[in-house]
Amino acid sequence: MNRPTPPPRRPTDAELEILRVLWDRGEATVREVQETMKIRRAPGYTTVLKLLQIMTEKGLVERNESERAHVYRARLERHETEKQLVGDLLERAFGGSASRLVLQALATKSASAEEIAEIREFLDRIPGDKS
Amino acid sequence: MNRPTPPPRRPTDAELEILRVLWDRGEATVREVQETMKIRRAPGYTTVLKLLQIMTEKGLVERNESERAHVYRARLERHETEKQLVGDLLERAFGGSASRLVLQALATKSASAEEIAEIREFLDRIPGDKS
DNA sequence: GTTGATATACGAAGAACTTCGTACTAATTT
DNA sequence: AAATTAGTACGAAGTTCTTCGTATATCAAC
Repeated sequence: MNRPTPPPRRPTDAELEILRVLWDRGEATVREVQETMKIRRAPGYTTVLKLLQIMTEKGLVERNESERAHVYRARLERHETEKQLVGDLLERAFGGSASRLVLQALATKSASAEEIAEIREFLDRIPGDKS
Repeated sequence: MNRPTPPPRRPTDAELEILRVLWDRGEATVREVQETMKIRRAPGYTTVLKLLQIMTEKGLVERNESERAHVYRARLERHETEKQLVGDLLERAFGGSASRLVLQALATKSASAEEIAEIREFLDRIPGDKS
């Protein structure tokens, strides 16, 4: 009674949590990941292990098994995944309008002066958009 | 063996799909929603009905039952939900840095000249950030 | 070498999502 | 009024996510 589910376009919440640790540290063992996760209710050791195993199957991370404690790394750069997530939200909620997303983001949380300057710079560098 | 799940911070994919229809139309019956959903594989009528029933329970939508075909409306404005979604992504993936999200969004999909002008205006209107 | 600590592997359970079938009810048509 | 049409309600199935317990292997230390 069910349709097949298409492959997910984005990492899940728990996966993203782990990826952030890996991006910060470069690489890490299960224990290091688990101890670094500082979300309110950090999951137990075997939970993190299981997640990393699944993420390995999915190709989200890769692991070095040469040591007894396997060492994990993110397969995609932080930048790549962020792009994926933003693109996904852009389509799902904003109908592809980047500016609406941007304005919403700026309204949601105020940026610092430096950040604003950075954004201005970026806008200036956008190739003279036609029409 | 399971921890209780905290209340979700955002509508699900299917729910968002439906909300977008409701925002566009203002209000709609199940059939209208179902026929308007133009995603690749639009779900069947009873699926949309079920989702709308669940969304009613969750408080995402409200319905007018005075007619035989109930009429649904979104409880939150599009703007509010977008804010929620952006805020969620901001925290989950960007550690609260709005500028990084903004730059990523701009890099993901180029904005038109008008949109860029709009963003500049917004930046100008941000209260003189100190320091 | 037995014990204790620490690692991976695996299975399973509960929740949430999405899907749709079936049952039932109300209106409309013939 | 019987039959067709169009609606809601409800239950259940299949999938994914997240969680953790238990089993098992490995290394170190006594």
